[in-house]
Amino acid sequence: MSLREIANHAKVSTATVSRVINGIPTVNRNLAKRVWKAVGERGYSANSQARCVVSGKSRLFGLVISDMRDPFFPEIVQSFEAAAIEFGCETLVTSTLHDPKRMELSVRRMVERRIEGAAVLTFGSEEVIIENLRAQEIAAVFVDVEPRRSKAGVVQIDYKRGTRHAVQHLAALRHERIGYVGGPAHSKTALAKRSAFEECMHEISLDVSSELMVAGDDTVEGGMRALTLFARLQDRPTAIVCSTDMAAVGVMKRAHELGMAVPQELSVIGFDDIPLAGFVTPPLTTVIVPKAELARLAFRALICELNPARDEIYQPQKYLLNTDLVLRRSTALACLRRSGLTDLQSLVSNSHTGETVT
Amino acid sequence: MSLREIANHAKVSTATVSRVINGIPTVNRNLAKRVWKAVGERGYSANSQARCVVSGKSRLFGLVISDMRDPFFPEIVQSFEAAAIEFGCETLVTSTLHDPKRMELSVRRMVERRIEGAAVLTFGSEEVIIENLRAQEIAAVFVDVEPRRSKAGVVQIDYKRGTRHAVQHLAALRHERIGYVGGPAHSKTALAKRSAFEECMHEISLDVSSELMVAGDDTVEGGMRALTLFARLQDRPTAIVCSTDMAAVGVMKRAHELGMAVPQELSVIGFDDIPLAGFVTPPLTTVIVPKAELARLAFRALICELNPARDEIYQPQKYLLNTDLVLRRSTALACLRRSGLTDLQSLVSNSHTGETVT
DNA sequence: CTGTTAGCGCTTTCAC
DNA sequence: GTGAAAGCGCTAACAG
Repeated sequence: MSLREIANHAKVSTATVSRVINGIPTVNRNLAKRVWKAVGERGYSANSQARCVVSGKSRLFGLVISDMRDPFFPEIVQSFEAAAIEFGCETLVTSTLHDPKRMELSVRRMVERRIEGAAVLTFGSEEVIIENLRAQEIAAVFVDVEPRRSKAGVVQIDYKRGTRHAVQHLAALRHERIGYVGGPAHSKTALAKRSAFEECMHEISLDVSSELMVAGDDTVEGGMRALTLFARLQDRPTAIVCSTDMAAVGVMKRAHELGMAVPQELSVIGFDDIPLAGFVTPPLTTVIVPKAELARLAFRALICELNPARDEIYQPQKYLLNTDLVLRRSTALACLRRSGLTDLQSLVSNSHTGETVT
Repeated sequence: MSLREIANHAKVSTATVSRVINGIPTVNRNLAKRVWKAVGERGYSANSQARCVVSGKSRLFGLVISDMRDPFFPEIVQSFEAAAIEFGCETLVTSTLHDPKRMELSVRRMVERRIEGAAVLTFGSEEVIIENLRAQEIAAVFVDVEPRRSKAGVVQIDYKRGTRHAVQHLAALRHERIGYVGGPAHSKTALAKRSAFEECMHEISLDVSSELMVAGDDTVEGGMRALTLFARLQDRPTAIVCSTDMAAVGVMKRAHELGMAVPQELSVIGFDDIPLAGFVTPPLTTVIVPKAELARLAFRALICELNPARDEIYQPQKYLLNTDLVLRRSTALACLRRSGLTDLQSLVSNSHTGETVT
């Protein structure tokens, strides 16, 4: 099942078979027909490994994520793969699990397979990856982090915009004491989201007292712990913005355990819009990160890094990904306890209908 | 950055470099040291593509799933990749999305990359995959389906065992009218699960009237539709077994909308134990399918197909994967409305504590 | 133990 | 337009 075999059976040279297979138009119609016939009969399929050796292009791309099991990623992986397929490329996915050893191994494996470039979506703990990728001078696209080097684009997510919608939505519902559950302190992504929140609060002159800012870890358990903290406060928040949906789910779960009704007594907003967000009770109002678009953008950016526009001094490309709020049922009018009204006020029904604003 | 370059710098032949890189022990210590030094200085990394061409082994495996976004798969993908890494192999993942066109393309792509074998986990709609894989005589391991051909192992999931636990658990809670929400009618997996349910019911002489058997589609929406049907019944079931957690989530969601309390008025059991199952309200009692083990098993089975024991006539290997029930909070004592007791009885609290039986 | 050499399956000049 | 031949980076005989 090699080129040679097909050549023999079609009574042509290997060069001709190669040309036919690759659709080079300067081949005699008859010869081409004979070749295709032989290919069909023998069930021949080109060996891309061999092709890669001679062409020097592997048509292979790496996709580095932190954890497949994080519901944020599956759609991204799917869409990245789809984008790659469109370009006739294959994807090598790997999870770092935040483990430096694994990261190093991942990069080494990808380098040995001669990937042409890699997209890195680890959301905080990518130092080792960046280091190794740079050492090998592999084209890369990072999400969120901005590594100053050549052949490295960056896709940034517009945390500000979505967060602003979230904060203003809460303000419109008369919330003033708004708590924030952030991600791990060391993560740049978490920092960026938190800054966005603070700025959006300042924009409309709302307080961000430090007792209302807690650092979580983007897990359900972290969200639960965060709400436990808030619940102990003298003056509790009436609404909570979370840096991830997982944290928001945890917040809601703990609220349920403590008998705090969401959204009547506590409004909750998440971030990411993972599928789970639509299934919890009540369905979670959250900030959409367009994951399919993110993946497509990352792949295209990679392609662009690889084929830089001629006649221009290289400059790492930068992309900004839009975000938006989707209204579901986890937010409602503030219960206004602080204004001296009784808890009965908390029965005020949700003011909106759960339509999607996208 | 080729072997030759390293050879020049270390003043040895390419053969020696190759031997050193591959850890062949019959090499002079000094030469080896020189080679490793050059390798380190130049940052050399072997080109596996070239290796594959000469060795004929790609160390690449395919993993065919139906949809990355189905929460059943991420852990499997992760664990399969981990198993492959242990063997120094790489994984090419692809989603069929139940689309024959995509399946054919997937197989073709994998064949061109010269995968050594593939694991197929599409749970019903694998005909095209099987056909294409067989045509190329690629070693394969299937989950659930049993394609009679050589070089094809099969991993079966013990649906019976987990389902029996589920049914008997419900029976112990005095449930007698138990509904079943199955998967798509055309799916072999769905059929196997359904048969398991029916047999388990018969084992303990419980009725499976046809009005209590509905075919869903393993989605939340399907589960919702199923409960709508059940709710219309004169004599409603007091408990429902679902063929997947997603369906169970839908059942619970619709129950919530209809004001039926789970578990007080309706007990629900799922299947798969996807992460979501632990996060819904109430947490879902479900049948565990050990996904990490499934992935490891599938990979090892693949390896075994590739290195068949000598001196034995080939026989496709068959593996059985255990299942078990995990008790959470979606089941409770039957409300016994049929016995003439009032609805107040439905407030009887859940009889167990949510411990995990694994 | 080491180097020379052939060749894996393919693409790509370069003559014809 | 087509084929002969060189060569991609590597491994594996084989000779020494």
